[in-house]
Amino acid sequence: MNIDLPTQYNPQSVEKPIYEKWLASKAFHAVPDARTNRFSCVIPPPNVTGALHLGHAINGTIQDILTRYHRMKGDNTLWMPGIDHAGIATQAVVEKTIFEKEKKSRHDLGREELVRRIWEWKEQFGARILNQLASIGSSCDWDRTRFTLDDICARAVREAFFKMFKDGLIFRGKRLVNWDAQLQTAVADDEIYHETVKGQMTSIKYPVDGSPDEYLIVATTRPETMLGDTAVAVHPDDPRYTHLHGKFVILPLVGRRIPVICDGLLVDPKFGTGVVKVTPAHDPNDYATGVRHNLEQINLLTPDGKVNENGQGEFLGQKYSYVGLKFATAARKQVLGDLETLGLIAETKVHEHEVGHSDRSKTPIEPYLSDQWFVRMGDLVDAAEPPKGGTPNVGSSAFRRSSEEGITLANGKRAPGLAQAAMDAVTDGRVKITPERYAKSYLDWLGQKRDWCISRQLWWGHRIPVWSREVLSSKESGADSAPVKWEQEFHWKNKIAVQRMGGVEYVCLADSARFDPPNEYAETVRKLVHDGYTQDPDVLDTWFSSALWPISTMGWPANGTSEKADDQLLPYFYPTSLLSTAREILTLWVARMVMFGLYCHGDVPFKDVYIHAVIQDGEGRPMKKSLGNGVDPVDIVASHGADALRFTLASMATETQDIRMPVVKDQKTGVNTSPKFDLGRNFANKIWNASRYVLSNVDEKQEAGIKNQEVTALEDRWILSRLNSTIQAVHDSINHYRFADLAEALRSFFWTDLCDWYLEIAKARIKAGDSVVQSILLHCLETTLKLLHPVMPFITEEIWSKLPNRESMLITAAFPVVDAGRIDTAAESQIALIQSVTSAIREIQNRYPAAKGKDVVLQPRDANVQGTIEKSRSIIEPLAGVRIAENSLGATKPENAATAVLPEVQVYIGGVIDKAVEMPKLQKRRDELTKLATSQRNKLGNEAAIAKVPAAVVQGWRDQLTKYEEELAAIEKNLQELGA
RNA sequence: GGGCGAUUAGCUCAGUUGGUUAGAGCGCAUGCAUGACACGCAUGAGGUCACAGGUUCGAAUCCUGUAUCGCCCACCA
Repeated sequence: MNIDLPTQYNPQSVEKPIYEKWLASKAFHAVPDARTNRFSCVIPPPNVTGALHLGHAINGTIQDILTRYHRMKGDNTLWMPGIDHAGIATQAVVEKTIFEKEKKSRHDLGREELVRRIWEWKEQFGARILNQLASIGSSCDWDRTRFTLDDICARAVREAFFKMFKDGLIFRGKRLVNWDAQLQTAVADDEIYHETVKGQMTSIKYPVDGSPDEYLIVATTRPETMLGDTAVAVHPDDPRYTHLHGKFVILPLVGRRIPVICDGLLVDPKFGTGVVKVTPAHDPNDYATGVRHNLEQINLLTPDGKVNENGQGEFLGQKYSYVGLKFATAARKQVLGDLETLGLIAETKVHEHEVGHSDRSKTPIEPYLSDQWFVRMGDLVDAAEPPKGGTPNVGSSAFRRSSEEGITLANGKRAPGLAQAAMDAVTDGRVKITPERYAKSYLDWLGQKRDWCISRQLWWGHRIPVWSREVLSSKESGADSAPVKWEQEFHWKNKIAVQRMGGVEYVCLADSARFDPPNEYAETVRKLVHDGYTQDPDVLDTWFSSALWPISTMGWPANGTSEKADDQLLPYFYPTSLLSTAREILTLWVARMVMFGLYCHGDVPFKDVYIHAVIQDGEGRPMKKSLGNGVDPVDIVASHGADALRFTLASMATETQDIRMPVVKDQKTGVNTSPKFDLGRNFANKIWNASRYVLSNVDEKQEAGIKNQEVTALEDRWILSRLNSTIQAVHDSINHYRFADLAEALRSFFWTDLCDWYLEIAKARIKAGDSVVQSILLHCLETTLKLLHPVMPFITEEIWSKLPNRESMLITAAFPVVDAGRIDTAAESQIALIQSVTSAIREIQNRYPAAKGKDVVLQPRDANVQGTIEKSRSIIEPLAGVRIAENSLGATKPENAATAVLPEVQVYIGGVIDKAVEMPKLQKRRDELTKLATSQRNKLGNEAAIAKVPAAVVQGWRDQLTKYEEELAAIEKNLQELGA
């Protein structure tokens, strides 16, 4: 064929047009049809503010490999794409931008305006990361792209919230949140970073009530929190304090009389003085202690981080007040000063400790007691039983349920609770996690059954669909002391649910789609507002909508009830086949999807979970912006091409939890890169050139199919055998998520077997225009392009389009299946012999440049070997560039011959020897063999031991020993001839 | 503190239930402009499998311990 291709593959000119061809062909778009073989997965939706990083790239590569593989196999294949609104992260980014440009805070703009601006921002930048995913070749069904805040997802969120509210799985509770006093918002745990701060540990003397001059000494790094102490705790078994059990101390500065309590969980008697101050409202451990002992919780903070009216009192006849002072700074100073004056400071030590800081405002966070919404994770049983895992949430531990235990899943089955339902799905194998060890993290985390705080004090997100009104003052209802009680529930036409908790009535509205006529929803809201109800200002934790992602993107709660194709997605593609993600969100996300899938829709969201490794830099550090050690996949696409990026990432995707990627700065561009990507680029280039060679040497009308009778030549039988082994390996490695094995199988077949050996062997026939070789070449090329396509889609599609008689696209071509009849072990062992003889000759030629072109004498071990070699002269001779002068059992060694001793044959090239080179080499080999043979003999000589070893293994050892001995004898002979 | 993982060639990693002389790519060394490819071809040199014990006829592989590194979770008043 007359073909005009550049000698180097240029991904930049190929990738874009190819991608557009795929889009135009609608190959990515999945529509439910009659097929029962299906493959589906949902993308872990990237953050809308995000940019592609290597984590996305490796995960995208993995998902795309599977998606393309299944599509080619003929499965109805859906890869559902989308973006996450990412609550706080997005709001913070936009707020920051607005502040930088306009010097306005969100309070200046107001809620509506800020949300409008974030949407505007989303419209402008939201598609960036999806475009970047497309640039690495991701074959997502872009027509179905979802956003966690779009109407379809919002409907699912409100539906799920309503259902849980109605079932008593959502409740109001107090909880310590991480309070960012600067932004005046609660901050999620994972948005906190810790910084080591040099602080001091102060020991304070608390006078014992009714025992003059006796003090309990407590140590603290947060002296200002003492204003909120409601107890001091000692260990119940600590003999030093037994006499104080049941006694009280007087809280300095405040004058409050607080009890000495015994608590074995909080107090470590060996630490410090063995006495701990207890501040339930400002410390998580103390909070849990407070719940255990029914202690008063005194909040000292105003939302902007100052001391509130609780921060005052009277001690020893003197009034003290800290109201209005900044809590952790001014108030602390003042408290310490006053204690000093009173002589109540026993000791001050420098103490380094970790202080949580808000990632957004970079200011220290404060534990802050506030009302929040929770999803109940634990088993629903009578509250007389203590909650599992000692969860400290008020609402949880006091939750009562009078009628029945457990919850009902959407399939009608019962489960003890949400967490347990999700645990069972993994323990009984409905969800399989790969690598298996991660199942343990999943189960451990869920096993704690900690209630999930789902409210966030933000404006960007799904607003909580609850309106509330106080029906009794908290005093009247006794809410402060009595456990929160679930009083009442009713629904009205299944769209309104009401709960009363702590004297407040909460009205939850279902999604507006449930209301009829359409304006009934707005009408209901208007009525609620008129009656004095206000909508909860908070929004839901981002993970709430993420937890619904597999069902919401497929249209839940619509479930095949209408004829519309989109309503058929859920029954057709759910449960999805696979979820591929990073281990860090196994709990936050994966566990919650399983819960919600079971609870809302009655089935697990995916059958398989694959956890990919995390890419680190060459020193084993995580890639971080602050370290400047990150590699940007977009840069790699520009420098090496998307296929090179994908191939390299696949080849690094082993089952370990971390993979290291040495990072270097590119001298020309100043951009971070890694020599690892050269591997992919070089391979792409190899594919390009081999294809170029094949295409320029086949007839335009050449058919790729092979007819049985044509395949007679050894090398032809061999390459087809290798090809079919490779097909098998490709199926196996993809199905077991072994992507590094996949890449290696592809590389070694294409590069070593096909290019280095087959093409070289076949060159003479190729030049001669042999049509059998042409059809085999085409067959191999066509098949390997298919095998390679899932990993390297662009270059393979491009070459595919150059094949003769090619009209359809590779992306939808049928994936190769193994033809077991082509596996030919005889051909494989014969070619292996040819390869080792050829290499041996080349080795001699390398050792003795003078040997080049000189005749070779071969002395085979037996007639069998002799015959194989004899038949393969025409292969060996051109490959090694020699003439085989003799090949016989009785061959005599030429004068001054250089020697290569193989197990099957001795290779001689005469007239070139240099004793100084030859002797040490032979001696070294002799010593090696002597050692090996001796140990082998010893092994076989131990008769008592041999009796226990399987006969086949023993026979293997004997054969091995024979080989050693034969080779050793040959070496000895050669040494003798050299006069050693 | 709890859990998980890693430690194999200079580097990055394979090594599937214990059983031929532990492999690959990169890098290195030597040679090569050979009608596909120098992003290439050929050849070679590199390993006490972290350390110490144990089980076994036999251990990179199983067990125990130690060291170093990393991750996740919980946190030291």
